[in-house]
Amino acid sequence: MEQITIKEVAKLCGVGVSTVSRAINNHPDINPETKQKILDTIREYNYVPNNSARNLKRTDSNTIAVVIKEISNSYWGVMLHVLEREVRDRKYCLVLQNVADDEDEVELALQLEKEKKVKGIIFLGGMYNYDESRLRMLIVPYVISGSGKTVPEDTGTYPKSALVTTDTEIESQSMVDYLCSCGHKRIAFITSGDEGLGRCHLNGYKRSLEKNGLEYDEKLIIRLKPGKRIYTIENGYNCTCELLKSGVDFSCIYAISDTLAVGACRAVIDSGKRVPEDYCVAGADGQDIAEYYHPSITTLKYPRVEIALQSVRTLFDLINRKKVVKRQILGGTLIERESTRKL
Amino acid sequence: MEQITIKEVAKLCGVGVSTVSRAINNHPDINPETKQKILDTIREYNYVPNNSARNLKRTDSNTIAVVIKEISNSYWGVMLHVLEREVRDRKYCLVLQNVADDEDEVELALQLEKEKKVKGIIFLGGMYNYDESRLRMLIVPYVISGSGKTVPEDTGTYPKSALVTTDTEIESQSMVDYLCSCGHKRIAFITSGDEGLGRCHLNGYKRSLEKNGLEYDEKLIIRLKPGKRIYTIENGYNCTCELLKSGVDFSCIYAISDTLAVGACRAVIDSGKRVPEDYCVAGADGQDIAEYYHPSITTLKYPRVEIALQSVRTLFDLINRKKVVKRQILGGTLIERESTRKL
DNA sequence: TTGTAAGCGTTATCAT
DNA sequence: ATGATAACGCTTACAA
Repeated sequence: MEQITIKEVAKLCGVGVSTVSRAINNHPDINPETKQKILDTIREYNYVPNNSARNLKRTDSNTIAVVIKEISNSYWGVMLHVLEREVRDRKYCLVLQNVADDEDEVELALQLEKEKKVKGIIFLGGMYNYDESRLRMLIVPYVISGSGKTVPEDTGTYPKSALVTTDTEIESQSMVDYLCSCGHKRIAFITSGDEGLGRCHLNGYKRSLEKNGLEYDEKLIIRLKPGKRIYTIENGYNCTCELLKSGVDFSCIYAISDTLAVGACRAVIDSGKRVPEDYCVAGADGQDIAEYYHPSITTLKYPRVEIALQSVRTLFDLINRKKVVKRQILGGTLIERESTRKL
Repeated sequence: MEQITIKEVAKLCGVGVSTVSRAINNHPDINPETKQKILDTIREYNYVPNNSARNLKRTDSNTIAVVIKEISNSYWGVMLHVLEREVRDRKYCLVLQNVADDEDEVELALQLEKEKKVKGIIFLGGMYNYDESRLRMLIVPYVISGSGKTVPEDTGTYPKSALVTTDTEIESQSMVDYLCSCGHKRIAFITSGDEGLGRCHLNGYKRSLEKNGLEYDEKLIIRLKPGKRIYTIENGYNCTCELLKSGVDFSCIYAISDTLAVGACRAVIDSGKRVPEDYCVAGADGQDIAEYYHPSITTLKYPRVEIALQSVRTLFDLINRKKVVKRQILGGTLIERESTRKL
């Protein structure tokens, strides 16, 4: 079974290749009968146009790329779903590009641009320590979504990029503020040890302590080793177990993701203590599980669907050379649930 | 900032295009100095080869495609992670193709084959009601992984496809057997309303009831509407709430995914009842949350990592024309946890 | 309405 | 070791 080409279809139908091309691409100037015959033949012989050849020739490809830092993270679930739907509604294709922990998202994006002639790119996750000079080499418009702190300024006539995200530092600060307001003086903090997201969260944590006149104690900070799959329940569980065993004094645990918080809750429960009576637990990011866990978990609900929606809209605005808001910072919502209480 | 081509690089360096090509592709027959100079120029001008042109010319592309039914499902998380790593270790690239609920995975695979010249395909999810004649049109080897019931027989000299999965029907049957052995006579069943996976689970459920001499009652069956995002906690929660309100008599709920089971647990808890004292709950698929939920949830642990690993291995065996086991059915493990008890 | 032919940016086969 | 040049499969002027 060999790959059949447009030439052979043309021969089969006794027409020229351009006629076949016209049939495929719904050009108007073609005899309906000829077109039908060609389409039938295509179906019969299972001809599929070679997209490499198409892309080589075409200037546009109607493809949007989503570049995701660690796609296996359950956090992206809904967002992916929304992006997929929105892009399809606009009759575009979506290609997903995973970025492993040790890969550079900008380099991958640069590749994609050439390779797939994508019309636009959405970055999901990462984008904290990117090389701006490399990023500027991107010709197509892009949106940094649900992560990152900033985008490069525009230099050309049209805006080329935008940021749609939450402000991690401020959000985390507000959570710690809340926990302080509950009367906690010693808040254990489970964060990522990297210099990107983890650093932002930590800054928020520190700022809040300072504001609330509390002392910062390095012993309360648990830094998850950067490496693959940080945001797992298991990780939250294990480090909380160690924390509990260590004998360090604290009354509350704040984890920067809900999955980590779930692990923390279970670790507390398994140690024979109760949440929130013995230890309070708070998470962040607002995944479903925080709402349905028992006890339900106090969290910062990030507007993930909104971010996804707005990212797509903004990207298409960029593509269509409309004016856009360069930096959209969407606020999260602190949701008090059963896992925390006033002391 | 225009896209620079190989021709311009050649001109810039005062060499022919083939020399540049040799430099890029690490061909041996090139003067190291020339090569260095070319590489420097490439770096300076940020030249990225056009992959469409490359793929057009090349016969191989070193790309593996993973075609996933509903990528937003958290179930795929680890598997995606493993696949990504394994494929990278073998110096191949991975492209992810989402299949929406209303799309046909085989058609998309056919497209991918042409478009990206992929060397092999792994199907994740779906593949229950595929059109075998279309599937046979795939030229590259493929593995149906973690889903599906069967693969087409081989016709050529070399095997072209394989199946690596669990037997849903048998697994579900064993879970219901277990629940019966606990003394449950009326087991509510939350399943997917589709004719694929949902049907397999239901068959297992029915078979078990029959075997255990219990009556099948349609009122106990909750069929989730096919449509997007079936396996959400929220879905499990909502339908359990309705079930509880309906007044139908039952002592146990079995849901075909752990996320659904989590929702069921919370619904029971919110109704003022306890798990497992008032209602037992069992899930299936073995996601982390089942282990860490409170109460932890009895489930069927599918060997997801094993399936992913074995799928990659098998795919590369197919690619390298080695003999493979056509149908690898890996068994799940029933894990008794806190959410069920003997009556 | 249709066919012919010139690219698109590569790689590979020849010569040199 | 290097440079022309012919594909690769398609789209699109341009001609007919």
